[in-house]
Amino acid sequence: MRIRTSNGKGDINQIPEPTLRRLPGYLSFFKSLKINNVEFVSSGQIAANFKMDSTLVTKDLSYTGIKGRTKIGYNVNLLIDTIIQFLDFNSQEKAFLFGVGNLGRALIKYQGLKSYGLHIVAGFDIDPAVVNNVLNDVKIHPIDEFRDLSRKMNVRLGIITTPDAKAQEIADLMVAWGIKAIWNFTPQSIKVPDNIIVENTSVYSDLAVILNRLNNQ
Amino acid sequence: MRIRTSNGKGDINQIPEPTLRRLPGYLSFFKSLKINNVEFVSSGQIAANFKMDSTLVTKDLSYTGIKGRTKIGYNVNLLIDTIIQFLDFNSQEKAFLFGVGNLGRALIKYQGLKSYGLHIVAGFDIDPAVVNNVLNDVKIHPIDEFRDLSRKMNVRLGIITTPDAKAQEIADLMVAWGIKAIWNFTPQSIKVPDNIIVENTSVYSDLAVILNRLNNQ
DNA sequence: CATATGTTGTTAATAAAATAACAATATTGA
DNA sequence: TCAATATTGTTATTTTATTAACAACATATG
Repeated sequence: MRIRTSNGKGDINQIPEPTLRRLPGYLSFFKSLKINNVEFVSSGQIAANFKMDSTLVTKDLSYTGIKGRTKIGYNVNLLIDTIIQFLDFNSQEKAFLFGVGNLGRALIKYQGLKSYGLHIVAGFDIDPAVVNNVLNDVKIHPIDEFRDLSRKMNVRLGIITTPDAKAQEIADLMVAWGIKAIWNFTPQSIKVPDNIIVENTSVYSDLAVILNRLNNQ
Repeated sequence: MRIRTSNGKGDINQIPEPTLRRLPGYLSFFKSLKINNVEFVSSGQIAANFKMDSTLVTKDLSYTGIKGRTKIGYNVNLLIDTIIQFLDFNSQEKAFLFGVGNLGRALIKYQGLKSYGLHIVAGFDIDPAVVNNVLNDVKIHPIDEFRDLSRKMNVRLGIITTPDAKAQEIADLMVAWGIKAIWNFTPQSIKVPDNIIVENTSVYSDLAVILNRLNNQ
């Protein structure tokens, strides 16, 4: 059985995903340059910092529409503003988080996410020990209240940090109550309708790469 | 300025990184099949679960050396054992963790990592409030003790979950005391000698992809 | 003011990964 | 027992991403 991936047609000239994934790293670097009062940076300097090819840097940056100046490089402040704008990191996208265990708690408490466009507005759990707790202004609700809260607030993004076995159940609930994108931190692959966006974050993939490199080279 | 990536020559016929990254996901799926007493699974079924092409599944699995049986598929137990073996997930690689904040604490407490080959044996921090605490049998030490502990235990892997600004400093320390691979959870790019393995895990990259999909399609 | 140079940014070539095509084959069922 | 078929697994093709080559040009310097 084969499945043809939707090539979407509408997405002509869309930014390649590898480029998209590199942009937050550039942004972090540019922010540290700004702190050190560096005003301009060349593609070569950026490339050296990340040990990559300088032409790839210019190509990546060109997708954001920013222009560099010959013999001078790119304006650091402009780079920061442009990338933040391009990635919608100032959008403060609201999110619900399901499963307030170790990882869920860490994400809620992790202030850094706010400056990268994510605002977790409520947590959900079934454990009476955590329900009604408040972590960093974020209240934890029983899952029953998801439906009502979903109607009041207009939340498009849901985060799954439940135990693996609960992932599909929660995903189904999200789809039922209007969530448009799911960020899945469990290694379970979840099944949702085609119009729902799913992004899987698995530390296990990274771990696999590390162990492979440690042991096989 | 351009940099040619080391093509390493020795790594001929090495497993492609995308394949390596998919293997833990397969493993998780196979484990859930086993729980449901499924004995055999075909590449088509696997592909359907992940909404991918079935030939890619067979190609991925062939790297692990496992053989399927025509008309039957792959033996689930054998798949699980083979992938765990292939990824060294039963190696219990020892690791030091630096920066016991929200994320660091979550990683230490997260039992799931143990069955994926990672055993965090000690944490380090500068905050007197956390130093000497014990989390899940893992003791938190002041950073001064890193040198001595490094000599006693033979640890190859270090994890950085410090604030961004401290990442390079900690990385330098690790290199000085013999760490061979660094798992960097900060968005900062760290500079280390070529023989040191660095794996960057950035939730910001995933966030960038989610926001882009939510807003641009 | 003119020339040398560093840097961008585009176009071309290469490399890598995913997909398609298809041959081989073991199993099922008539 | 034999034919039909589902499935693996290999080879070829296409697509995508990266790297290389090079043209355009603004700036610094003599």
